[in-house]
Parts: sequence; structure tokens; C-alpha cells
Amino acid sequence: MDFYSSNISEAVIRRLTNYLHCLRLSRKKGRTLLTSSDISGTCGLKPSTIRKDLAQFGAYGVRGQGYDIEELTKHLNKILGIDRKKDVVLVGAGNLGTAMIKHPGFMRANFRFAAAFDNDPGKIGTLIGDTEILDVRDLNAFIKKKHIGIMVLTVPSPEAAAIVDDLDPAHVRGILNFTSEIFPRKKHGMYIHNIDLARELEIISFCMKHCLS
Amino acid sequence: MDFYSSNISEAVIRRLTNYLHCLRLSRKKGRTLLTSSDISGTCGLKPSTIRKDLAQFGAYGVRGQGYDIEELTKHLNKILGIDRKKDVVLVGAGNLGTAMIKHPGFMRANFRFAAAFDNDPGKIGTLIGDTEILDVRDLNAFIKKKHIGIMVLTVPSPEAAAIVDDLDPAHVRGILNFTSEIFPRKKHGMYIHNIDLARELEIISFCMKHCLS
DNA sequence: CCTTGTGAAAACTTTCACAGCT
DNA sequence: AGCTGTGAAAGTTTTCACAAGG
Repeated sequence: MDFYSSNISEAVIRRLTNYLHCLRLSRKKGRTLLTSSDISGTCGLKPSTIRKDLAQFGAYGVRGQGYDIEELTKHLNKILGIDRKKDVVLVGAGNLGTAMIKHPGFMRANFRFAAAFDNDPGKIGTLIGDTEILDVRDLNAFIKKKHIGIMVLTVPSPEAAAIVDDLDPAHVRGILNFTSEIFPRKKHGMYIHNIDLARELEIISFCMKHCLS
Repeated sequence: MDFYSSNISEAVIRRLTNYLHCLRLSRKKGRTLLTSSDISGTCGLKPSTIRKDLAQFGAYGVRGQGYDIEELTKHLNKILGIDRKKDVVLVGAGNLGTAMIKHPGFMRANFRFAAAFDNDPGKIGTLIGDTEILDVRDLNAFIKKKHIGIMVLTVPSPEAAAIVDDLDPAHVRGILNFTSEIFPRKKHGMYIHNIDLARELEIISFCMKHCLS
């Protein structure tokens, strides 16, 4: 377990989340053991890659058998830091924001939306599911008071920069940015993950045209 | 321009979409030339990487000056296959689907939602913006009649597999899959791009914990 | 003088092949 | 017999350093 010091690439982390997906599926089916080639079949990765990844994090399978689903799930949850509840705020209570709050995957991954924020007076005070929409002007005070570490940013792109610049980096350590704004990976000690939905379609468009390997 | 035969990695394509983003920003500011270090500043990539990428696709800049914004934009649009309008269908008219249809980035990238599909009788016949919601049972007929090449899949995860399996691969060539189901990259000649929003948060969670390089 | 284009080097990632356990 | 764990090899990507050219 020396991954604190070593540089893990994003590709590996992304694969870990895929393994977790396979584990959840298999557990639902009532299985207790899973081999690297089982995972390979579901995720479309080489068994050797999977074994390397897991070995790197000190996950020990049993030779001749495979990996214990229960144990490996716990192990991966811990590695990914989703082994205990994390409070998250949503900023931008539009359709995308609403979709995020209602997404079943977030609860499964132990994320809890502590509140949503918006600048539309018509939305402020209302609920999305169980999550209250508050005034975006109170965002920083809320983050400070509740010790929120993660922000999901789903405002219109032009508003993104101002919100991020105003943020107190002492508290928010991670941002999931869905605006088209590209922020640097790390900014004031915060980790920012940029996902632009339109850009993903552009990637598909290319792959369809040129038949990506 | 030999990228038809060569294997371009997804990382390169993703970067191309970033360059396009920079180009759009700079054009808005009234600039006509852009250097690799300008792009570097906005995207957080090394200038040498940017030049390699662009050279690979035969984009020629002017030594001592940089790249012509107008020309490079056209060039990249063409490479990505977004130089002309493409019809897309949305399947799953929930919050995420609505967000996709209303996302300004799609129009900018020349995508047009020809229709949305859902199985909720209360939604069928209504509109999202200008896009009509039709019965999901008519999906395949519609795709065939209108020659739709791309599908955006935003149904609840358990419904995803059935829809994809029923699809006529002669028509749909690309799927942007937002369910947690992991499909193989290529299936029956279709290219499938999997994005699970919860998985992206898991990645952030890891990065926050272990300080990704 | 400035910035592109590019071969060569360095760094990183994936795959292979087989030793090591159960 | 079967599957993991792993060092070494192959393959890929990024970075460097500098020649070429406006």
C-alpha cells in the first residue's frame, strides 16, 4: 500500500471504479468470489492489467481461486475514499444539477448532497428531493459552517469562474466541474475534475468517423 | 492527414476538443492568431504536446507566429466530424436528458436533437424546448426513417441493456451512454462511450485523498 | 526574434510469460 | 488444476532540444 507516495494515473483510478462496478453486479448475483478474467469479461480489460492494478494497491486475491468480493469491495472503497459518507454541495440547481442530486449512483458511492445553491429567487427555498435550495450568496458561509469538502458545479459556464475564484480553498478540496470552462487540475490546493458533456459528444463523433481502435 | 489508418488514442482526441475550446474563447476576444503556449496556458498542457498533436493531423501553423484561429478551428471541426449538422436522438427524457437537450454546447458542436424518447405516457407528446418526446416503442422505426446515427442514452441503468440490444446497428453508429452499465467500446460496429457521473465523483474522491499528480 | 515541426530520449503503461500458492 | 503476483519486454506517450523558417 504505497500509493500515497507513488503517482497513480487517472486511467488506473478510472479502472478501479470499473472493478467496483463489477463487484457490485456480482454481489447482487450472490457470488462471493471473482477472478480477474471474470472482471475482464465485464469491463473489457486484460486480466493481467486487472491483476497489476489490484496488486499495486496491495489487494491480495487467493491463488487458484480469485478475489473475495466482500473484501475487495471494502478495500477498493477505502482506496477511493468512499468508505464513509461525504457531504457535497451542488451549485446550479438546473436540470443537470437536479439530475445529479437524483442520481442513484451518488448514494451508492456514499455521497450526500448537504444543500443545493442557485441565484434564481424562484428556486431558493424549494426542494429537490430532500435537498434544499439555498441562495448562492450564502455558499461560502455554508461550506465553512458545515465543513463541505466537495462541490459539484452545474451552473451556466459563464458563471463558473466567479464561483470558483470566490471559494475558500481551506474547505473545498475537490470540484466536479460540468461547465465548459477548463480549470487547471490543481488550483489553490483544490483538485478540479472537468467534464464537458458536449466535448464527450465531440469525442464520439471523431470515433465514429475514424473508427478508434 | 494519415489518421484514418493510424491509431489515435482517446487522450489525443480529448485534447483536440480542448484546443477547440481555446480557439472559440480566443475568437470571441477578437484574436486571429494563437500560439501553442497560449493554448498551453488555458488548457494546462505542455506546448510541445500541443504542437505534436496538431502536426500529427497536418495542421500547419506559421513559424514565428502561431496558428490561424479561423483556419485551425475549421480544420479541427473537420477532424472531429462536427463540421456539419448531425441528428441525434435522446432516449430517456428525465432530468439528465432534459439537461442534455438544453445544453448550449451541443448546438455549438453542430448536434441537433431530432427527437426524445421515453416510456412515460405522461411525457409522450410533450416538448423539451423544441424537441418532441415520442414513445420509446417507436425508437427503431424513427431511427430508420430519419437515418439517425447517434444516440444519447439517459434512461435508468437497468433499462439500458435492453435498448442497446434492440438497436439496429445498421443505423446507429455511436452511443453516448450515461447509465452505469459498462458496454464494450465497440459492439456490432457501434462505438459506445460510457460516462457514469457517480464514477467521476469517485475519481475526485480518490484524487482528493491521495493528491494525484 | 519568435514560434513551429520533429527526431531522439525519457517516462510511463500495458502485455507477456511463468514462478508461486492454494 | 487454476488463478494470482511479478519481473522483464514490448509498446505507447510525453518531453526535450534544436533545426527550420517566417
